[in-house]
Amino acid sequence: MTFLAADFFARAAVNVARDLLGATLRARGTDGLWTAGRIVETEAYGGPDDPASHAGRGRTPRSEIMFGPAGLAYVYLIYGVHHCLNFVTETDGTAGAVLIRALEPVEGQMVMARRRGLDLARHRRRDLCAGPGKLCQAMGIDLSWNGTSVVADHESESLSDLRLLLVEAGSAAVDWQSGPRIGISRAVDRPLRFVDPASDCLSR
DNA sequence: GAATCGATGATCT
DNA sequence: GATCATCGATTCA
Repeated sequence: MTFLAADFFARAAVNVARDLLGATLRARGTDGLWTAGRIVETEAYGGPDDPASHAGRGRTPRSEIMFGPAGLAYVYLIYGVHHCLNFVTETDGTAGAVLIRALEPVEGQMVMARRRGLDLARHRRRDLCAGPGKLCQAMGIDLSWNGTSVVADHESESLSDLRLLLVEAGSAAVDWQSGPRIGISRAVDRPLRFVDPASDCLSR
């Protein structure tokens, strides 16, 4: 089992977004419970050259983390209700991030269903993580996860903080497709959304 | 199945 | 005070 390291994330967001398809995201929530899912949908966001990005108007208190070291989790709240999980990309000083939009659940589906308030007997597996807000709720990720590293030396981390985020490399290359990003009003024409078209767990 | 619409809060102007 | 990288409930079919 190979976990993705800092050099994987320290590249252009477009490439990281594409290569993340097929990788497996694992999270241990503050309740100590593990969930995992295969990444099937991502979006790339850039720096000041990308008006749809939170870093599109330069450094602000919120976007500052996007200019920081690669491999950090950037979590924010959207529409006052939903959390979105991103991974910081690019090198220190250059802004970039990849939004994780959808997962195929592979572990802890009962935990996911409970966190989502769903009954697995009545709902489909794709209802668990098919959307950025849904996957955060299913994995127990909220604003307090902002700044958590996915590439840290987890051996040496404090046991007092249970939260843990890992990305396991995919076993095979994914036959991906790209298209326009979802839910944005600027730079709508850029094909920076990446999906695994073979998955039945995509958003929308 | 598709279309519509309201909720709700952090962030920035 | 406006914006927003969303979701679920509701409605119509």
